[in-house]
Amino acid sequence: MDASSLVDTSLDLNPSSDRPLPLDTPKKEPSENGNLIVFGKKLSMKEESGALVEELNRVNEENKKLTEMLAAMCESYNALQSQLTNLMSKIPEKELSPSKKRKSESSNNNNNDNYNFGITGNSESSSTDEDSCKKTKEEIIKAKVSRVYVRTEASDTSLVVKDGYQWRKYGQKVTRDNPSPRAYFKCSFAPTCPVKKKVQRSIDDQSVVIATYEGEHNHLPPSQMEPTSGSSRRGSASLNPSGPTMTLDFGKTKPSGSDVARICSSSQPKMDSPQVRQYLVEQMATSLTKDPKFTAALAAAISGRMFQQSPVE
DNA sequence: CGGTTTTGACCGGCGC
DNA sequence: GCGCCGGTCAAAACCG
Repeated sequence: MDASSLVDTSLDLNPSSDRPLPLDTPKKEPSENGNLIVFGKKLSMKEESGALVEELNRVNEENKKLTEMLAAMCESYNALQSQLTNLMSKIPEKELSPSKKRKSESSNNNNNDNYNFGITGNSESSSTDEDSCKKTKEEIIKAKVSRVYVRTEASDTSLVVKDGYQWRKYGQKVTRDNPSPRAYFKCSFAPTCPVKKKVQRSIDDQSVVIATYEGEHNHLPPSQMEPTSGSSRRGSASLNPSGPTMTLDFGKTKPSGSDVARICSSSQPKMDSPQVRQYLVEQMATSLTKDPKFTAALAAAISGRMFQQSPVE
C-alpha cells in the first residue's frame, strides 16, 4: 500500500523484496568495481583477459537469472490473465452501464497514495439485471473502462499518454469539476477500433494525468516498441500484450522530495530500511530506463522471450 | 499532400 | 420545456 507498491508497480525490473532474489548479490559489486578500476591500470594481457572472462561468466550467470525471472513473470502473467478471463466470463455483463456518466469521474479518486499505477477497471456493478437487459449486450461489453494514472512533468501541458497505441485527438473540453481541459482520443491505428481514451490532469496533483480507456482494441498492438531512434517520447512507456492497458511510469527520474518523504516516513526512517533500499533500486532502474539503448535492448529481449514462451494457451 | 490537432458548433441525456 | 453539461463532429489550421 505504501512504498512497496510504489516500487512494484512502477517497474518490474527491480528485485522484489519478498523473493530471495539471486540477482541481488551485493558482495559481488565491489569486485566488479575493482575490475573496472584495475582495468584502467596497466595489466598484463593475461590478467586482463582473465578478468574479462570472469566478468563475462558473471554476466552470463546474471543473464540466466534474468531469463528465469522473466519466465516466472510471464507465467504469472499468463496465470493472472486466465484468471481474469475466467472472472470476466463468470460475471454476467452487468459491469457498468455506459450511460452512467454524471458524477463519479474525479470525485472518487479515492486518494491513491501512489499515482504511479492505478487501474480502476469495471468499477462498481450496481445496476439491477433488468436494467442491463434493456441495453444491448454488446454495448455494455464494449464499455470496458479502465483508468490509468500516469505521472508526467508538471510543466508538460500536452495531454499525451504514450501507451504504444496510436491515438487521434478528436475533441477537448473543459469540464465543470476540473479546471484543466479533458482531451478525447480515438485509436487511429485501426479504423474500426472502437477504443477511446480520455485524458485529464488530476485535480489535486497537476503532475498526474488520468487516462480513462473505454473499450478493447480489436487489433494487435502496433509493434513492440520499435528500437529505432529511441525517440519514444519521455513520460511513460508501457507493455501492452493485449487487453486493458498497463502503463508504467518512468517519467520522473528524480522523485520529488515528497516521494522520499513518503518512503522514509512510512515506517522506519533508517537509512538501510527496506523502503530506502527499494527506493534506491527504483532510482537505479529509472535511470537505466532513461537510456534509450537500454530500453531498446530490454524491449527486444522481452518481446523475443514472450514469443518464445507464448505457446502456452 | 495526407494525416493530425484545434476549436466552435452541435447533439443527446439529465435534472429541475 | 429549458438549461446545463459531457461527448462528438467537422471545418480550418497546422505540420512533417
